[in-house]
This record gives sequence, structure tokens and C-alpha cells, in this order.
Amino acid sequence: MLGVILAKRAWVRNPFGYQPWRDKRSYAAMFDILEADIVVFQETKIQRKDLSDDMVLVPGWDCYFSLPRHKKGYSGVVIYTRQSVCAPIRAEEGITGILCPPNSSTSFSNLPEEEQIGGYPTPSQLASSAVDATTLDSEGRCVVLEFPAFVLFGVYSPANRDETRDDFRLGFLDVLDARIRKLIAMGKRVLLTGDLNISREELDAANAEASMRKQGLTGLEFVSTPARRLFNHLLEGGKVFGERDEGREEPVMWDICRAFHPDRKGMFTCWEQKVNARPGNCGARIDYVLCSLAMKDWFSDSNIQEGLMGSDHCPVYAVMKDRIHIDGEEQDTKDVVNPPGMFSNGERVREYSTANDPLPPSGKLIPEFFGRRNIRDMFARKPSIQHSQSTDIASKDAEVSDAKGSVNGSSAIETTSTKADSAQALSATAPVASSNDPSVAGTKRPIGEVSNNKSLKRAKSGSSATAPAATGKGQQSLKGFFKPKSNTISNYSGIAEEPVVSEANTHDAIWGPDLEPVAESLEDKHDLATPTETASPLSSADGSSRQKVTRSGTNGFQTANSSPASRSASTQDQATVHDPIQSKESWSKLFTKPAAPRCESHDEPCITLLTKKPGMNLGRSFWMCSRPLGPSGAKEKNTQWRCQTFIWCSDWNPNAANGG
DNA sequence: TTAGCATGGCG
DNA sequence: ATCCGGGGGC
DNA sequence: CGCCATGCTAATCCCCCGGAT
Repeated sequence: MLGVILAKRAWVRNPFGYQPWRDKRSYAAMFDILEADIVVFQETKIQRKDLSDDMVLVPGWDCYFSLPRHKKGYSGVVIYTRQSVCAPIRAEEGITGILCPPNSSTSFSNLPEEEQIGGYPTPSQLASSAVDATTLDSEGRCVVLEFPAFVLFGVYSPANRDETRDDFRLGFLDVLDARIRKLIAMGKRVLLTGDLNISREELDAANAEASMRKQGLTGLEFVSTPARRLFNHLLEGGKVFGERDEGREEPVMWDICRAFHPDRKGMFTCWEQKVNARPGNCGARIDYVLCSLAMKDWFSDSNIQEGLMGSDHCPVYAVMKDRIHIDGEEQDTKDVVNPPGMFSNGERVREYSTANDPLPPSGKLIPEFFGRRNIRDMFARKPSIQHSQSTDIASKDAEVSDAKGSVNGSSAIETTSTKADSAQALSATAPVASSNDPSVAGTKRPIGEVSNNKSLKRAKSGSSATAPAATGKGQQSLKGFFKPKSNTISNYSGIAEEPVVSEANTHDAIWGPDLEPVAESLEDKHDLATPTETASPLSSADGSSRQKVTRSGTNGFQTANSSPASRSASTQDQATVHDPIQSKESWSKLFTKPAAPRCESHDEPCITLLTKKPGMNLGRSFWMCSRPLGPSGAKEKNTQWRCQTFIWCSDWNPNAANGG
């Protein structure tokens, strides 16, 4: 049940310029295609003023944002949760606990214990850091949600750019590490998802060899650079050189995705976009779904979604089982990812209440969104069921979820980590995979049957990309690709509509009217980057000469009990449960057709714009003739200038229009 | 990732 | 509102 | 001297913002 994906950038800010999201143009639809119940984005790069209905008022979903305090258009994290499946019991922002709940001046760390997630670093821990807590948490890099079963971190860890940022980066990781360890010591379980900006070891960076040669490092030294060393300490099976560091005597986290693919090469989540390194799969694995050791066997699958193009990152997900062992007792997962009394034996016994269940930090409680309903829904062509009671949502949505469950046998918490600022974020193309896997080594795997180098060209942003070719060193795991597809997506089409929420009630401006002003420019705009961890020239190292590192503590890599035969690309695939790769197959179909409507006068693809004017339609997006406005200043008919074509995105159904 | 340039071994 | 250039990130 | 292999460097990207139009 539950899966987790990580993704970055444009997905949140501007995902709908790309397939497959162009077609449905809603976050709910996007999440459904992802088959996710929890979705985590990093680098949302939005300011509060940019939050739109489409983002915040997603029917059937709650969202929790962390926005940077002063840097505009930078960083940012958001977690979406599917109401029908899970609902957090606490939500916080930041890693240190120094931030405050909306409209409050009491830090999370100063709240009564029963109201806080806890595990905050001690004052002395914070004091030893070169960067103070306020600064560490000023960049919108972390959202923390607590469910009864675990605490979920959605993190965008600082990148490894240049020395001027080292203190910040290591300070952040230090505190994050401390926090996680504390929570676990308190008996809580932890899921850590996001862009950690650390490649774990040589296997996780295509340029590891080159990087080592350049810096004159041995393999052991490579895993011992400060951030990487910290990370390896954290992970069971992590490669720790020499004595373990104080305070990190034991590993506490489990690298879920790696556990399911212990030796897989080329399993990367990030590629340098400037250099178009993705077609050649010269990348690094820096996005993770980790869980604390007590949760090791809670997952039935985990993988990257390398086929989702468009970002310099690809999503990573993990799928949680429907039933899990928790404190020695088997429980239905739904029972423990919702407030007590919400589910019993997997059956909902209390409805989700849009009016009461969202936690204070919920985006829906921001004044400009509170009590409102996504405008799109009101105008949706599909007669949405107009529940008058918000409590109906849950059950309605639950039906949808059940439908999905019947297909997949499980639902998923997905943490999508995609760079939200890369324009290409979602311009998915057919997944490429191949060849490091012994079973397919050497055989070029022309998935899309495009084999010339031209196909490796950068997918133009916004254009519906053509299928990329497979090269000799792409990702593995094509299995989902050849899998007979099931009707995954169609089952999602009946999205529950969120009813108008009750207008006025207990909400009292939990969110302040404005982002609290923060001290101006504490730091100058000096966070330049010099790629190091993941960038540098030279061989793409197909790994043949990789030095054999004694995997001393390799137990961490022994697959979890349910590890699938993931490395056999050509074998029969069990008609599995929930294989998100499977949906990619469906996506590839979508790629073939651009979905933009054509304008009346010119029959040219329209463009989308967002309504900015305050009022009824604020935040609503629409299609319009792409030509410039004529000299008359008005739309014209049958001239070279912009014609009067105007279609609300919510009214545009490309399939119907295309006759199929 | 690629292209382009510098270096150095070798005939 | 739109276009273009600068700045920043990676 | 030419030739080739090796090694290093640079540029490539994208987005957001703000000011000018």
C-alpha cells in the first residue's frame, strides 16, 4: 500500500507543459498516474503568491509546503497526501524545530510534547554547528509529516556546490542525521525521502572513477568525503572507512531502492541537464527513499522511474505492503497511516473531514485557499458529485482507491522527487533501459526503435518529445516495459471531486496573512555551484574496472525478503502488483500525440496560460491561440493575429477531441 | 555528455 | 500583459 | 616532422525574476 516517489522542480510549478500530464492537467490526475498516495516534490521554486488552486486545492489530497523564507524562486518542498489512504497526525516544517506553526510564535521544539513530532537537536548540538538553526531552516528544504506508524521527511538537501556552501550543507545533514537518530531512539520509525544530493558510493555515480582519479582518492576515500561519510554511517550496509564516528555508532536507516536492486549499475536518479547526460545515463543516484530498520520489510517494491523524462531528476518510489508488522503485530497499513479511529482492519470507520482533518500547516488552510474549492471542479464538465458534506469525500475517494487496489493489489505511497524547476520535468519520453544487466549486456535495447544518435538529442522543453533511444549503458529493468499492461490508468479516471468545503468554521487564520518577514539577506547571493559530487568529465565507466570493494557490511544490501527477481529483464514477469513502470508504458502512448487543442483560425496548437486576475477564475488555466495579439488589440477572426480560441483547460479533453 | 586543445610517446 | 536580458542553480 | 593516445577544460541547460515595452 503506499509508495513513495521523489522528484524535482517543474512538476509542481509547471508540469502541464509536458506529457503525460498535458492530457489531464491536474495534479490529482498526475498523482493517479503515478499511482502514488504520498508525493513529495523538491525544488518547487514557488513563492506563496504563486500558489494556485491547481496546486493547493487538489481534490482528494492535502498538501504541506515549505517555502524559502527570503530567496524567491528557490528551493521549496511539498508533500501531498491522498486523503482516502492516509492522513498525517502532525506536520512540521524544517529540520531543527525552530520554525513555528502557522500564525504562531512558538517553535515546534517548544510545543508540548504531545503536539510535536520531536527529536529536535539539542541546543548544544545546534550551537556546535557553523550555521544557526534559523538559517538552516530558512530555505524551504524540509517538510515533516507524522503518521502513527512513522515520521516522514521530505527533504531537499543542499547541493554540493562550492566551499562557501559547505558549512550549510554539512550543517544541514548533521542536524538531519541527529534528528533522525533521535526520533528512532525515541521509538519512532522514520521514512526519509527526497533529494539528498549525495551519491552513496561508487555504484551510485557514473563519474565516480573519474572523480576519484581527479581528486586522487581511493575507493575508501571516496565514500569518506564528509557528506558521503555521514550518509554511509546512517545506512545499514553503508561503507564506513575506519572507526565509526562518535554519535553514529550504529546505522539506523535502510536504503529501500538499493535493497531491491543490490548490484544494479546505472541506477541513477539525476543527470546533468546542461550536458544532456541523461541519454548516455551518465548520472548519479542522489534521490532516495530510506526507512528506519524497523520498517525494512514493510515494502514490496522500490525502483526509479527512469522513463519519466523532463527533469534532470527522475522519480524514485517505494511501495508499502498492505499489511505490515509493527511492534510484532501484523496490522493493516491503512490503520496506522491515519489518525487513530479512522480505519480499522483496513476499513474506513470515520470519514475524512476536509473541514477538520487537515493539520495547521496544510496548504488548504492558507487564508486564500481556506474554505474554497478548486475552481476547476466547479466548471468541470464531468458532473462532479456535489457533496454537501465534506465527509463524503473520503468514502468517495476511497472507492477510487479500492478500484485501484483491485488492479494492483496494493496502493502506493509514492515520493516523487523531481526537479521542479527543470522545464523538462515531465516531458516524459519512452523509458530507456538496458544493458548493464548481465542478461542484456551487449545487446542494444532499442526500446523505442530509435537508434541513431539524433534521438539522443535533448528533448526540447515543451515539445512532446520523441522516444529516446536506448544506448549501451542505460538503466536496467525494462521489465515493466514488456509487461502486458493492465488498465491501471483508466481505473483512476473517476477521481473523486472535492466538494465545496464548509465555509466558515473552526478555522481561524492559522496561516498568517503574510509570510513572516525574515531578516533581509542574511547571506548574499553566493551559492554558486561547482559540481563535484556528481559532475565531472571522463569515462562513463561501464563499471568493468570498478575496483572490488569489500562490502564488509553488505548485509544492508541483501535484499529484503520480498525482493523480486528484478534483474532479469527478459524473464517472465509475475503479473505483479503495482508496477509503476507499467504505467509508463501507458504513458508512452500518450507521448505520441500532442494534446494541445488547435485554434480556430489557424489550426495551430494552442498555448496555456494561467488566469492572474483576481476573481472567480484566479489560478485557472486555459488554452488560447498562440499567435500574438494583433494591432487592433483584440482577438480577431481569420487574420494572422491571435484568434478568439479560448478553452478552459478543465474543459479540454484531447481524447474526445481527437476522436480517440 | 561532447568538442577542442595541449601534451607526450613513438616512428 | 508580454518580451527580453541578467542572474542563479547544478 | 606527423600521427595518435591521453588528459584536461569548457560549454552545453533550464528556470526565475525584474524592468522595459
